[in-house]
Amino acid sequence: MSFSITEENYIKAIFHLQQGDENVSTNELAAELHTKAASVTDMLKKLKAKKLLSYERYKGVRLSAEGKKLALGIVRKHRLWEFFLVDTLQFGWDEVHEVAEELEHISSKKLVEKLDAFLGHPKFDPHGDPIPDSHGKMAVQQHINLIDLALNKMAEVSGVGSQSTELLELLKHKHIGIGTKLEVKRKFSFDHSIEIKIKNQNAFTISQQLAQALFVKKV
Amino acid sequence: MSFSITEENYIKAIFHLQQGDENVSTNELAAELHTKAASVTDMLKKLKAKKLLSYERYKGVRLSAEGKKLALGIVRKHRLWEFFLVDTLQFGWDEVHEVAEELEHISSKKLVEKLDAFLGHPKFDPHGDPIPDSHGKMAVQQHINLIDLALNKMAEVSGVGSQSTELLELLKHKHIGIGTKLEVKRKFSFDHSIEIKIKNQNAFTISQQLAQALFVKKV
DNA sequence: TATTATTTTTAGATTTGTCTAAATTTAATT
DNA sequence: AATTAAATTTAGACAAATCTAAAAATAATA
Repeated sequence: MSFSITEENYIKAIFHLQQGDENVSTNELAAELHTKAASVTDMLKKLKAKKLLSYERYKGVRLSAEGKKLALGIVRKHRLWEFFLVDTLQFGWDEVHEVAEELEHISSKKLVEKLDAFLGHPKFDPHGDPIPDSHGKMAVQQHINLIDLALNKMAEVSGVGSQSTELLELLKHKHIGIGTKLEVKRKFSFDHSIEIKIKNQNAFTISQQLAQALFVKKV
Repeated sequence: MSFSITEENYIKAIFHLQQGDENVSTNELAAELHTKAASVTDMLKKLKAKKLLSYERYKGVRLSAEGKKLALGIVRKHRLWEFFLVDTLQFGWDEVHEVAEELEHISSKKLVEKLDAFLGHPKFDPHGDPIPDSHGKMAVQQHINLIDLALNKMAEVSGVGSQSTELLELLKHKHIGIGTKLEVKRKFSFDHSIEIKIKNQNAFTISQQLAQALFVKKV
């Protein structure tokens, strides 16, 4: 069975919103998709008839196994294309999302598999989000280099690049350790230094060398 | 202004059908697009209102300068993506058309230009058709190797790979010369021999070596 | 618990692109 | 030139996805 772009966008939105264990509400979906609650209700009835989700009126919605499989396929395409745009075509990591929103609806199964192989079966997209494999499985969120962390995304320090005393001395002085929660506020291309903000402290800049020695995971 | 996928497909179809100097008829378009004449009439009124073409009822249709520009942009995307699929992703040249039909509607200008640069600004797609540049200009049809000619496309021999007496002896024996019109009917992957058909003659096979020594242009 | 307030659904209308069937125009033929 | 044939357009209807306004169900609060 094949699905319209609109249907795919509903499925993807539900997938992203149902991370918790509660059902996704009509209003949440309407907000996410920039549409009205009445439109959402209509579409949910249609997608229920196609067995992509379970839905009882006034009770919210949840994807079926079928729906989840479809969602993972779309997410896979989205993230593979993002990787391609940044890695192969030299796009900036911050300008690929809208393009990938279009590319994720290209239907060819063969294209996805060939693209995946060409890219070397990447496990994470340029934002550090995991790319589902052809069976829908994805790696657990990897530690990413602090230098690659997107702006304004809360992350937690999870590893250091070396155990040298010089590095640890510097980290101690700056009160940074494993488990420290921080966000990157700015990136300076001149010297690749970055400005970070730790909760309850003022923002401050750290050097490229230091940023590259720190690994974080998103929280 | 932006256009729907359906609108783009109409514009592209008109572009391909108006190569002669006559207007394109409603029925021709209906056949090309696998739709009905009544639907075509409706759409032509709409595209006329958008100034993409000139249309008077019962008189057929012709693209405006605007429409031609749009068509060339779509053709450019189609052929660049075909080149990408064959050259980068190792698709067979005969399995890329349908995928490119989808990819040609991806709107990002930047994507097209980056893709073009990544591919090295190719002048011809895998079928030998010229790729319009970003200004809509395309090279004159290049002579392509007979081995690369698509199946069932009428072409005319326009050059030979060498002037060796051995080659010319063989060509004379087979009654092939510059200007001979032929089509490729089959390709055999075992030895890369191909079966060709010359007007008013029975089809016969020629070797890979001979096919590679012949250049043709589409007619 | 009764009464608001919020959320969600229904009813009816709109737009895009399509269709069939009937009417109209152009082309072909006697 | 009159008539038949072919091509094209109009009229009216339909499915997909959306909207607004009103009704119904659930949640919150006095």
